Amino acid sequence: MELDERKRIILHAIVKNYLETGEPVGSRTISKYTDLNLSSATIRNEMADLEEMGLILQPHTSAGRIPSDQGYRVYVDEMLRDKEKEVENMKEMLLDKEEKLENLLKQVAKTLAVDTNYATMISAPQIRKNKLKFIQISKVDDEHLLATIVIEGNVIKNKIITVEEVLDDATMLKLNILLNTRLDGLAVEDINLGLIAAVKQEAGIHSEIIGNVIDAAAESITADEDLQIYTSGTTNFFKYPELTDNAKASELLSTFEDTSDLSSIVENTLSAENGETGIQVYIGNETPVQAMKDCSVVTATYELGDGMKGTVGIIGPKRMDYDKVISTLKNMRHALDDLYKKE
Amino acid sequence: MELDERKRIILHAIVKNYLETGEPVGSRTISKYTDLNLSSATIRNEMADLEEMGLILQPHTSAGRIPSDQGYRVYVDEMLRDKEKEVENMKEMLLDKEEKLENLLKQVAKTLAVDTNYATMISAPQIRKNKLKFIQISKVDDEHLLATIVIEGNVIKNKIITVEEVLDDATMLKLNILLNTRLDGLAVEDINLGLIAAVKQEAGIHSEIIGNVIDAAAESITADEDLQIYTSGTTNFFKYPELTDNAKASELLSTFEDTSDLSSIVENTLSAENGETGIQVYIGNETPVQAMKDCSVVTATYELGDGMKGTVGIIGPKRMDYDKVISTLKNMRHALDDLYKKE
DNA sequence: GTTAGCACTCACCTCTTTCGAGTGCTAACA
DNA sequence: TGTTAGCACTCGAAAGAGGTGAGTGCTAAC
Repeated sequence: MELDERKRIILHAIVKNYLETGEPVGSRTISKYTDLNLSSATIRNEMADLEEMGLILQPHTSAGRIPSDQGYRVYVDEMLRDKEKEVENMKEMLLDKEEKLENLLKQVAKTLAVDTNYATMISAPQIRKNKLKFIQISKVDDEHLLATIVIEGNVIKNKIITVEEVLDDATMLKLNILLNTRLDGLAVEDINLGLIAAVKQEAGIHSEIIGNVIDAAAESITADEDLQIYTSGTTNFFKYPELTDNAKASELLSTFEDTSDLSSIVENTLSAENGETGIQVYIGNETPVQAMKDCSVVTATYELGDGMKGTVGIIGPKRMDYDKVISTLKNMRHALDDLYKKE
Repeated sequence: MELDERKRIILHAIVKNYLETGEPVGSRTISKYTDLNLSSATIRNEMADLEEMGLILQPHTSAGRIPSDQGYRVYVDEMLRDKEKEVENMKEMLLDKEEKLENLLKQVAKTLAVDTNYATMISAPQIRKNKLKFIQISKVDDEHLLATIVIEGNVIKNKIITVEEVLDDATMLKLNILLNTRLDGLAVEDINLGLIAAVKQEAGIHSEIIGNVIDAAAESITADEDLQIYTSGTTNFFKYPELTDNAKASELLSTFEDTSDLSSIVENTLSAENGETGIQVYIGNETPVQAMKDCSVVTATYELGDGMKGTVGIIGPKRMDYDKVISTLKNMRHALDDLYKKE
């Protein structure tokens, strides 16, 4: 059977109505809701067809219809094909930019949650192929050295190193020159055991300290194995009864306490080819997280300048307001882009 | 009326039984549960007395009794007076200590949550009266300087400063000496406008850079106005039906999304004189957070060596297993203490 | 192809009944 | 005087019984 124009309009009306009310939609409602001027009986016939096609379904015999996952999919695909929405001024939200990335991300998550009334998540940008830009050790006091490591993108790492012996200024200078000449500009794959041994040998009696510093440096440019993810608005789930009948709420919220489930969403999003819009929609069972099978997840990748890519996600009921969510995410992307360009 | 020995035993039995079952406790249950060898009728008489004293109450006429807030209080006070429990090996949990304080705290919160089956929170230690220990600027590249600031307790702060002009090594050295001689060991209240002006003047044409560095330093040693608080196990609430009937769950979980409510608990705990045990118990309406009026909150202060004090809290139903929670918290305190001493 | 009409279904609400755990009170007992 | 057995009573929870209404599928007529 084919999804002709009239069926499409009816499906659209069913989805839209269900998004608003959360209740199954009956034929009479559609008959009035659309301007097709068809009686409820005709609509019923069409609905029977749509059901046969797997686009809508009945929760029970004498109830109206609700969209199936596949029905949502048709609706969402249609929407994604739609013209670009104009970029609004979400930027302003971020303009009093926090100096720390962490705070910026938390702010984004919160803003989105408040804006959309859904739960949100954002992953810190994953830094790949990092190179050392600057490395230095300083004497904090007699027993402690401070290793400062700057990597591309001006990300800074520090490590305190405890030393037995007191180092004089000349030695410090020598070690610093050694570190910078030998390690500057290296990526993680360049730092191999051979190099480490060579540098250590050059350092002579201070090889242990140098070993510590190199370890710290290597650790810094290795991608964080535990991806930082911030969430917000998880209590918004309680606004949608279909997600919060007892056990479900618990299960759903649990996935937000631990990053492991969320990071599977991040991975999925980053690995998928998602065209120029950068938006991806997972409906029901399409989500990588089992506990979210009654939800929809809309994700977007964002990029902070030099190749640091992260993922923003909005998680809500399947009957989420896709239109709004998608345009909100687009705005956020643009805002983050602009924000970084100003630097 | 006086709380004689027999009444105390009965009260104890009622509380204990209620903690386990979550159901109102009847006289017959107590008659069997205790080894007083009293009939249910006698127990009923005693229970009537206890109710009159405000220690227990009936949810409705023909139900058993549940402890009132005051009843819990008697029970808990008795328990706090009890002998010190032996310190168990929670330490081991923390032994693979994360280098970052943040990760350690998250780990503590999680461990406690898993251990107790309640929600937990932990505040990052509040650092008071900070002094600068070490301050330095380094040239990352021609346009960027890196200011590194170490404050007491070996907490490290960094700030990237963008400069117009390229600074030569001699200038860098000069500025560094200036910074360290003038600012070393200063507390926040020592850094006043007069000092800043004096140092800036000494810096000559580079006063702007110095100004930036001093700003960064001042910011670093000022106590974080937004207290960091980590939580875990919030979904444990769902294990206690009395806390999760619909609206309550949402309200309760909301308080965990925002730190403002939680920080009032931290403040309360830190400001209270809580004796040598360092443990504090808030029952029902005693908690500083209205949304937790059906909960009990058990807090402990911990100290990481040099005066850095923070607060751990466990939030659960009023019928929480006080015995276990209190001893678990004590263990955690000891573990944290020991952990720091090893440094 | 569209529509009106009609019998049918079934979740949901309300009202009633039943059930049982638990109580308070009284009278008897040690 | 303290303890106990017995009994009538209370009231929430669970189970059952109608009633209601939104919505359906089917059929026959337009």
